[in-house]
Parts: sequence; C-alpha cells; structure tokens
Amino acid sequence: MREMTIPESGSKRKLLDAAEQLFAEKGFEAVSVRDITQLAKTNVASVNYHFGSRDGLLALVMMRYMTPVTEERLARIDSLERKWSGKSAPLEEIIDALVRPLVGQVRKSELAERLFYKLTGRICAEQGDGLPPQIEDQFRQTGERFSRAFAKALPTVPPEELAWRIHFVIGAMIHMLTHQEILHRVSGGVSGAPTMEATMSRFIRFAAAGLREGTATEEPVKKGPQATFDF
Amino acid sequence: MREMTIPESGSKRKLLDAAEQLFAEKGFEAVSVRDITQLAKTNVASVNYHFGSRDGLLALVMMRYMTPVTEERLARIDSLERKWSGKSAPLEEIIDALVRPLVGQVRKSELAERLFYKLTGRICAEQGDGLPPQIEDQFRQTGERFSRAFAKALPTVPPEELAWRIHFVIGAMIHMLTHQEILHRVSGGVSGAPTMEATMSRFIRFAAAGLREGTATEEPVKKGPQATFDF
DNA sequence: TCACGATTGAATCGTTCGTTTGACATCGCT
DNA sequence: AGCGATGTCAAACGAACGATTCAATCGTGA
Repeated sequence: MREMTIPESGSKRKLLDAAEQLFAEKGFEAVSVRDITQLAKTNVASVNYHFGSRDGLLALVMMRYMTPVTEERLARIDSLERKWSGKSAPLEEIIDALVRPLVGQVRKSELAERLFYKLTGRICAEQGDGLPPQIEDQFRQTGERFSRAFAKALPTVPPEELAWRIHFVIGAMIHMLTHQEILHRVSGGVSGAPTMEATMSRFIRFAAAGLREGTATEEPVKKGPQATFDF
Repeated sequence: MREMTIPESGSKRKLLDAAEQLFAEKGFEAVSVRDITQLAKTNVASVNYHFGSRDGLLALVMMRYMTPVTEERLARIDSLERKWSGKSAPLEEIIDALVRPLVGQVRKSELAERLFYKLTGRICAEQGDGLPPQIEDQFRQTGERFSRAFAKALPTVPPEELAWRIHFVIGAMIHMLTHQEILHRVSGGVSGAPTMEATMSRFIRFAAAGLREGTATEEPVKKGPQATFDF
C-alpha cells in the first residue's frame, strides 16, 4: 500500500524542480515548456499531462514557494500581536516578520540560494499581470495585516503617506531579492561572501528609518483608506 | 533644399511612437512587431527596414528616453557640485537630482504621463539582460557620479553599507515608477488625483531618511570598492 | 495471467514570431 | 524622359511556441 492514493510519478517533481530553476534564472516569460522538459529529461507532453498547461505548472511553482512564505508571515505577525497585545510592536520586528520568511524558506528548497531569492523576487514583482488568483489572495491578505501593523506602529504618519512609504519598502525588498548579484561582488566584507542575514539586517534598518521619517514630534491622525501591495 | 540630407519618412516616427506606447503598456517582451506596425498603421517590414531589427527599434526607443534623462541628471549633479564646491551637497538635493529628471521628461513626450513612468521604470528594471550597451554606459556613468556624491554627503556610512542603501533606493524608485497605479487609487488626497510632484517629495524624504539611518554621531570611514547600479 | 487505468513517447497540429524577398511606387535630379 | 535612391506593400520564409493525438508501455489489483 502506498501512502498516496493518487499515483505520483517522478516526472511531476522533476518538472517542478526544473521549472523553478529555469524560471528563477531566466524569468517566467523566457522559459518554454521545451526548455523545462529538456532539463527534466521528460517528454514535451508531460507538462500538459501533469499540469494541464504551461500556466498550470507556473501557478504550482509559485504556490509551492509563496504559500509557506505567506503562512510564516501571518504566523509571525500573529505572534507579534500576541506578544505586544494592545501596544504596537516595534517597527523593526514588523519588517522582520515581513522579510525573514522570504529568505527563511531557502533551506527547505533544493534550489541554489541566489536562485531562490530571484524566484521569490520575480513572483513579488509580477503583480497584477498573470498571477494566479490564489497568490493574489495571499498578497492581499498579507498586505492588509501588515498595513494595519505598520499603521499601529506609526500612528503619527497619515495613511496616505504611510501607503506610499510601504510601497517604497516593497520596491526596495523586491530589488534586494532579484538583483543582489550586483552588490554581492562589491560587498565582500571582511571575510568572504556576505550572508543574507547581514543584508536583511541592513534592509530592516533602512526600511525602518524610511518608514518613520519625521515621526519624532507629530500627533496621531485618524484612519483613512487602505491599499493592497504586492508583498 | 530640405533641412535634412537624410530622408525622413513619417513611418519612422510613427513606429517609434507606437512602439514606446506598447512597450510602456505591456512590457518589452510582450509586444510583437506586428502589434507595433498595426498601431502605427505601417507594413510589417517597415520595422526591419528602418531599424534593422526589432531589437534595433527597442534600443532606439530606450535611447530616446534615457539619454535626456542621463544628461539632465549629470547636469544637475554638476550644478550641485559647483554650488557646494568643496562641501558636500545636501542629501535631499542629490536624490532630487537623481529622480526629478526621470519624471521631468514627461512634458517633452507625447506619451501619456502614467505610460511614460512605466516605460522609464521598465528600462531601469531591465538591467543586465538585454539592455543596449549605450544605455548600460549611461547607467554606469550615472552610478559612479551619484555614488561619489552620496559618499561625500554621508561620510560616516561605510562604503559597503552605503552601496546596499543606494541599492534599496533604486529599487524603491523603480517600483514607484512602474507600479504607481496601485496607489493612485488610494492616495487621492484632499483634491482629486495626487501630483507626481507630491509623490516625488514623499520619495525623497523616504530615501534620505533611509540613506542617513544612524549617522548622527558616527565618524567618517575610509574609502572602499564601488558598485554599479541600474539607475 | 489478465485487464485497466496511469504514464510515457514520437509525431504533428495550428499559431505566432522576427525576418526576408521582390515587385511596385514615389521622389529628386540631370 | 530617364535613372537611381528611398520607401511601401503583400506574401512568404523558417523557426519556435503551446497544445494535442494516439499508440506503446508500465504498474498494480483482480
């Protein structure tokens, strides 16, 4: 007796692995099903057999990466709100809860580290065009939770202003993930290659400073409309 | 006697205009030469006749947008260095010199405002893949000048740290340009649609705060290696 | 062993892509 | 008028794309 009632062939996993590697390297549009099946050493028809279509495979690759990220993000923000019940959590911890799950999933993946970051960055950057509705739902959910947390941590920033600052933070985050190779040549530090932990720490300090710009002596403002970002 | 010795047909301009509009709307990869020639109301062969290839047209579209941006950026940083000879220019003015030319060229273009921003954002985001060497040269030149200016304005930030912060700023800038439609729904302000001037002002304050994070009481550091960004 | 669903394989479908061809039109010039 | 340069046009090229077909093969429970 197998543990799965649905027959699982090796091809399905091979295709997913090959696809995510190629998507990370060249982008979603630049990879054909023939590229994928060639790397996976399967037949061209296998993609359509296992996933229905190329888009079906693409959606599954995205889901396999973003779902645990979203879950960890929501779990961390839950944990923060429990820990700081009533009061607002420190800004740095909120940003940490937003970014760390993105880079924390790398160890659970067989993909090379830099490719993992590229892939997650590409997913976040896609946005609105051809994202699967499940991914969009995750982004919307994440966006609402973190927007509220940011608003609570920065009560003196007007909602409209805060929305733009969060927008800038997201842009910086995506760029950090997708284009790190630009800086990892230069940023060698004292001992070899810099860790992602160090980069993330830099990012959190940068984002926190930008988010709380000029909030030293102002008064709280009342609530306003809310935006959805591509987290 | 004509003013141009080289014959200029209307098709060439029509193709450039149609191409930049479609590239801005759908991205560089998603537009075919048939889409372009259909919008320009010319023959399919006209692209290859006037520009040699699709890539030739793409390169010219990019050049027509980025060259004046680069020139204005360098002129502004020149002007800043003359104005603050010896001393370092204020951080906000350096960022302004970096961003304002990007949005300042919009009035010289016949393209709709939001499409203009999208196009410039797309060019900046492309980076490394298929950018024409002239554009890469412009980015390298701009990067070197502004990196030096930032280093002068922030002498207490280690070069490696500064490189990462500039990296974050560039990411936020690209995201602001390419995905503003996300926020222009929410960010209505008191009187209708927000101006790009207001958005730019928000960005400059955000970027300045992030760049100078924690630089209140530190001492200057010596120079280090330098990075090239996709400005 | 047989039967049957799950999976694979080679071949091919129709479409779209960037590019090329060659005929034709238009212009300025001697 | 004649000529060459310049531009336009319909048609077609070969290549690559996602998807589909259908026969062959595999695995497993009856």
